[in-house]
Amino acid sequence: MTIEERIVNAVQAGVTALYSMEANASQVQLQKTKAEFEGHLTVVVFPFVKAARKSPEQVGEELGKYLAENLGDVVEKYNVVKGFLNLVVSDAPWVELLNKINSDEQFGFKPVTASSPLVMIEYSSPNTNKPLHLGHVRNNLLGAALARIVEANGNKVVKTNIVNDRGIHICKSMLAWLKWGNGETPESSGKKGDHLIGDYYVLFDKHYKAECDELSKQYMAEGMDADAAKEKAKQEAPLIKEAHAMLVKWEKNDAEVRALWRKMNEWVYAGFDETYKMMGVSFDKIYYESDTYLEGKEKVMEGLEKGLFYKREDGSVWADLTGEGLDEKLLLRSDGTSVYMTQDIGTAKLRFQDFPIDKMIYVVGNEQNYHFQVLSILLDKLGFKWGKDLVHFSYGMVELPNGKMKSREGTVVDADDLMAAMIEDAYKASEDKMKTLDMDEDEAREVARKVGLGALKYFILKVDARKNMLFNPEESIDFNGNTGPFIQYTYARIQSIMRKAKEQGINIPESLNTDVKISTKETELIQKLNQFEAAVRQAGIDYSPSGICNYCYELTKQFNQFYHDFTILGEQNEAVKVFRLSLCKAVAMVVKNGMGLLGIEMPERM
RNA sequence: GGUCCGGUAGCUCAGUUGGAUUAGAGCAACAGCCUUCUAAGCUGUGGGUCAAGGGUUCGAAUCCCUUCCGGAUCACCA
Repeated sequence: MTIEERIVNAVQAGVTALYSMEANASQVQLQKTKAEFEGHLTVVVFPFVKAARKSPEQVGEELGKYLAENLGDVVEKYNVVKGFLNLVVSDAPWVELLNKINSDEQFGFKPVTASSPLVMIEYSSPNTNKPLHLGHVRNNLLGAALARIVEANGNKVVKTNIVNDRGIHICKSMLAWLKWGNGETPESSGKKGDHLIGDYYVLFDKHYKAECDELSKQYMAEGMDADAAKEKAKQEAPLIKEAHAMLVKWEKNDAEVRALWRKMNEWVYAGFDETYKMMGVSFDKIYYESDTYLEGKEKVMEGLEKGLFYKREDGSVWADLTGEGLDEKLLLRSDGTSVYMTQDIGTAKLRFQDFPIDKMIYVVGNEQNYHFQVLSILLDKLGFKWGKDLVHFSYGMVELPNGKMKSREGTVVDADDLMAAMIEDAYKASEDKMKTLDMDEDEAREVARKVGLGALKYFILKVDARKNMLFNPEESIDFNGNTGPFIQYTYARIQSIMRKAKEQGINIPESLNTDVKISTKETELIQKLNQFEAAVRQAGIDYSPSGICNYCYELTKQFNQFYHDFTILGEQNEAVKVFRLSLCKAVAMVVKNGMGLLGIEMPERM
């Protein structure tokens, strides 16, 4: 039983004995004592004053006395301020707690067993016509972190990715490549496949725009008003017509178009793989829209037969969700082709065939909140048991100082460029340091990679996911303050201490003696360490990687203050020295576990 | 217009199931600290009507209502 649990139990027993009040555990509010008061833990007595019919101060005194008498091995002394009962916990329980933390490499994680629920997490979901940008980075980092957090809470996790590999946007790139590409390949140009295809997508758009401008001028000369002319030009431009023709050919399985499509998609996948690898992101199962986009139709027809949906005169199929307070939603076009929603139903069907899913989490931007509200209802109606409480992990946009990212206006931050720049910055920022640490070039580059990516990941994950966030590329990302590198740096310093302790032949025993005299600062650190478990649980409930970030930062900051106030290796008292080293060890392990959940690697030196 | 989500220091953000006369970090500014376990660090100063108003109660940044501002969404686009 933990210290907290023992106190809570004792308080429950206390109010029953003193005031004949049955208090459940949630009524006993136990919190960390504020720094300006003496004590470790504080009991809030307000919930009991009514039953006691006494002043909060009186209740605090009585309860404090009761605890001191009945829980003497834990509560050393107490004091009462207003309605708050501050408890000073004796040393031995803290040492026991530290021993417990240090005895478990997987501290804070729940084991996954055969009977654990299976949670599928979908994230990334790229289009194959352009490279990944900063928005995708947020998606990928959130998705991957979430997968680890959910797993750390004792669930089986399947990470999945649905690749949008078909549609008009792909045809645009293909057409541009045919027209102006001269057979350029990733090998011949030295470009990454996804960037190569992205370039042709942009090229298409440039030519298309030029055609539109010219055409709309022509229409206006013929007497059309400006808006109508623009609209018509968009549809009548030869390039878009050609792209549409290509899409039709693709749907009809035209051998030539399909071969080109496959070839170009392969280039893109090779490019994505590199980006994913650099980001440290992976998937257990990848679905392709070209395989799933027809699947949904069948399910929709099934629902139509069951009377869940209805057909309009023109042959289109709709779901009436006005009963749920939503609108009517199109599921099949009048020509029988599927829409976005139909595809997601189809993908759900395939996934459920492949895995016994208990819970589904979709990591998708908040612009699709409505879509997932509808999808949840539809999947539920269609009989998917996880449909009703599917989770749309909805995250906000990444904005730039001058507004949103727009790929056509060239105001995107490319994922590959960004990661490379971060790593380079980290390398430059630490060149002097690496010399003094006597690192060779390889190690220096490896450290820079961990630090640069750590900075980027932490920067993105520390912000509450559902909020829009601002990214300023010029100012780039700081390596000081509340950042990934700050935490990594602290870790590296602890590792350095541990190495030196080893050189000096100091052994840290598995289990410390409980008769060490320890200071308040030290107990505060142990308390903080012990909160890791709660932080992981909470993150699993809220789906909040940012909660883990905050925890890691607070722990690290606290350790840094400790580090400057205390000597560790220079400590004269051998027992205290060993105790502090043991504390260092625990901090390092917990920080590494926490940052590991975020996908951030910890360098042993930096 | 309907629905959903945001609004906390000059800037970027925290703020646990409502808790402590003083709402926290980081950046930026200013002042200190490297003969001492890694200064990517530590200490201090300045900076706030928690968008506004009302309500609930021992107690509100947090819960409820109204208003204001910002964003998203409401397609036979994906």
